[in-house]
Amino acid sequence: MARTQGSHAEITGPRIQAAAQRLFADHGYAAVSMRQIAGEVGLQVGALYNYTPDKQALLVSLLEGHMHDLLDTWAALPQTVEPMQNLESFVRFHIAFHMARPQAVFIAYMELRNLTPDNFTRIESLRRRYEDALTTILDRGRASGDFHIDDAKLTTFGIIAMLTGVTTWYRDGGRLTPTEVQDHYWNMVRRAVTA
Amino acid sequence: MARTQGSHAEITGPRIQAAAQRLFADHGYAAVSMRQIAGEVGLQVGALYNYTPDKQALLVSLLEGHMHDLLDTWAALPQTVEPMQNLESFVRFHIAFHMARPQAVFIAYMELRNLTPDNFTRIESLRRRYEDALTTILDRGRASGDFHIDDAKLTTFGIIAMLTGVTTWYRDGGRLTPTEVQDHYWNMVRRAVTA
DNA sequence: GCTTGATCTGAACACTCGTTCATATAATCT
DNA sequence: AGATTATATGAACGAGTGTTCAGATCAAGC
Repeated sequence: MARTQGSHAEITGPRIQAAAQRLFADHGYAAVSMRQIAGEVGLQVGALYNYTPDKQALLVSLLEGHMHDLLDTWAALPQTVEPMQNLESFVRFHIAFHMARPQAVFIAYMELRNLTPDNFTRIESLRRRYEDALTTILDRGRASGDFHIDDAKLTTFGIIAMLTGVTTWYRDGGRLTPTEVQDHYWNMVRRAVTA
Repeated sequence: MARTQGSHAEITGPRIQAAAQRLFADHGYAAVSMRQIAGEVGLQVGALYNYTPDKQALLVSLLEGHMHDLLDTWAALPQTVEPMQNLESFVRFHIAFHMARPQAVFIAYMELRNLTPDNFTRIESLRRRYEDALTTILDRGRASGDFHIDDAKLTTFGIIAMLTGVTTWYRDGGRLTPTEVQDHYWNMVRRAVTA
């Protein structure tokens, strides 16, 4: 048998992913070479192909990991049926999750066009599933009379775009604490969906 | 003297810009080659360098043109001192302007990282000038008591992110007319800034 | 009709790209 | 100790990169 302990594959693999994530976020998928990624990890190019069949798979794995992380983390949170509370927890979760992973978020929103069509479809369906979670909350709140909204789908797009925008300006140690940011955005969202 | 009429430079120049804009928007700056751009226009690569010193200048020219277009078009609109009306016209303008130029908008938000530091600084200052226009409206409305907002800067980011997001889903001939889209977004923004 | 000069071609330059593979290294098992 | 095999090297492949430039093309001015 081959060695199962002492092998550095379990260390090298994640290190490659981390290096790819950082470089893709900073310079863009197309602008980053496999040699740059290898150099970052301290390997020669060829060694990367023990961990990924090609460059595209490296990107897909990052995107898919991020989207599943997003969906699973949200699904694991305790859910309320009370629409206003449910929306508030979605807003606070979305901001907190995105603030904590600026690189993954950046890649997930920027590099979709570098995916092959079938990979694009798979990632896109994961994103739609997440959007549907919010739309469902909005629909329930409208049905219960808690929310006054014209169009649940358009409101979903509006809210998510607004919240995700936090990653374009938020920096750790800035003027506002994460909780303060959540408070302000929740104020805006709450008022936007109530008359 | 050389010919000043009959020259196709005035035609070729804009055609190169248009081809670059379309290709950059579709595949990203780094993924597009000068040969692709030339091919789109029906030229050989070398001819491009009669119109741009290098690839980077092509991108900068697109970004700078877009930002000046944005600032100038807004400045040319009749302005009101009445905060609510002023904000409404900003919202409607922003949506209409961005819906009409999805490619330019996409590039302006995606390709900043492909700029050299000094080019980035120049483009970024133009963007800040635009954001300041909205912040000023919000500040005036807060001073007059028309708006109830926690933080004018954060509200600016929130509104602009929400409105710009329209380009990610809006398609000509879709379910909603441009005016309906404006109406819905204005409803959300209006409520978000009033108690 | 000849010169001028803007415009374009086609080839070349020096690199970099993603990917492959024979070979080397070293840790684990028998 | 020797065999096994996961992991890594280093060189090579063909193709594509941005940019340059001598020379061709051709419309306008004299």
